[in-house]
Amino acid sequence: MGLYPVKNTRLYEVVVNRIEDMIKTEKLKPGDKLPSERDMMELYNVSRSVIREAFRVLESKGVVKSRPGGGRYLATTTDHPMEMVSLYNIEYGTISDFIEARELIEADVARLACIRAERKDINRLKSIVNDLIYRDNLKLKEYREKDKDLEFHIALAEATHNFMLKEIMTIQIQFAKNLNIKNYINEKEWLGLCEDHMDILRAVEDKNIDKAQALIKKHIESLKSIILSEDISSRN
Amino acid sequence: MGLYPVKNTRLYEVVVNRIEDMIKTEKLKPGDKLPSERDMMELYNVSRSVIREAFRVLESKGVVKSRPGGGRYLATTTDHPMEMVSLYNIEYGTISDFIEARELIEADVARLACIRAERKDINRLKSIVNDLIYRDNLKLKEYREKDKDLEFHIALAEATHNFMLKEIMTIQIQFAKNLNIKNYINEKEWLGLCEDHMDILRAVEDKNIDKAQALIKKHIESLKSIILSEDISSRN
DNA sequence: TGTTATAAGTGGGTAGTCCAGTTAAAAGGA
DNA sequence: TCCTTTTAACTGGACTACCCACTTATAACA
Repeated sequence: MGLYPVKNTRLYEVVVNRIEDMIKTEKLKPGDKLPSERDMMELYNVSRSVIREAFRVLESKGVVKSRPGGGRYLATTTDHPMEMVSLYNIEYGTISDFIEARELIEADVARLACIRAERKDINRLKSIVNDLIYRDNLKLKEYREKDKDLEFHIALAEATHNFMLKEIMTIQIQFAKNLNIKNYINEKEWLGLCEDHMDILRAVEDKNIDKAQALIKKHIESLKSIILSEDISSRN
Repeated sequence: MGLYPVKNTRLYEVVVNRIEDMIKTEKLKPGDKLPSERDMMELYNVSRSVIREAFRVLESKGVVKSRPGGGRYLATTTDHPMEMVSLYNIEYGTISDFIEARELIEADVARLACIRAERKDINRLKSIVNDLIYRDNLKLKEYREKDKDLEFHIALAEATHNFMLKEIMTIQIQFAKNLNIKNYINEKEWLGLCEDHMDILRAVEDKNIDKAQALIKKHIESLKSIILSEDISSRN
């Protein structure tokens, strides 16, 4: 018997996801009044307590504000930037801010990774890169769906042996996933970005700081120009 | 009547705080089994649903794992680094990692702030600095208690007009608060750090990038040496 | 028309129940 | 005595029904 059969999804999680989806698809907008608990329990066919649990976690994230007697309202973007912005699709500047931040931080990460990466870090990076490079089309499609390429960046941050940097990177990557940035990238471009990882890895392995930084910078520049220069509607 | 009387603390929040406090004070350690819902409702004198709501938010934060039929367990540090590490007091390297990350990021923040800060950003920074500089002892003590000095750094990040950088800074500052870093700093040292802010502000106002970066770096170096060099037990 | 009662609605919280899975203790067999 | 099996207690997941204080919109009144 498995020691970790913990994967049972709870009902409240389903409700949370549904609500967050409605925010993502802009069926709910900042400041909007949400349906009452009583209405929601009918809508989702769950008990009131499940609805309340769902709202507790949204509340603690700062996504929703509850006014006793007065209903619940979707927070505004200024109430809690991170959680909110990541739910709303692409406002002006959002992505360019994201990329700018990554450019700055990842350069530092690359430098520290060159200095501090150990054998096991390098091996982990290698296995991630190989997973993506030598794969048939079917697997590749699956990996792309799962944003498996982004793991490289987290592993790189891990190689700095600084938990804070890893945490910051994780947050950024999570943000990229929520934003569905891959929708802006076609298959060929995506493969190109994956191949960049190999070069970066080599530079880190050689402890060539300048090269690693240059490559990371180029990598993110590519990402930037792919996302920002092209017309979204003409893709995918 | 106020439009925002939202400050009613909810019971579940109290429970969440109590549990997090127990983690901070190491009455609860990673992997520990928590009391059952039934026991907890007696302990805190609230209904079972309040306990469950509290656990839902801890669960969604990754601090607690629930096993239906098997009880609840405190997560380990690896399960969700940020949330966990910030609850446990000072492990080896935690603080130095934190400071290293801040050093890197804040240098970039200072640079961008110099370039992009507008009048209103400068004014906000000024009001924060003034609040701390020209104050009687009583007020100062209160401000220190509330970590009011740290607002400067968030406002500085805000001056970059990059929401992601502000978010990252906010996370770091929140982390510093949770860690109670001020306990390692005596009053004189704290005042010194506050005064640094004034100089940094001036450099930003003058758009003197090199100076701003140098000052921020010095500021964080001071912080570092205060915290890491001294014997904790001999202070405060 | 403008104010004031009034009723409906809302989130906050409690209590009690049922269920399926886990866990540990008691019973049984070797 | 030791190991297996059965049983009973416990645990989290979920539901239902109820009460409260506060908000809000409606209706009654001046």
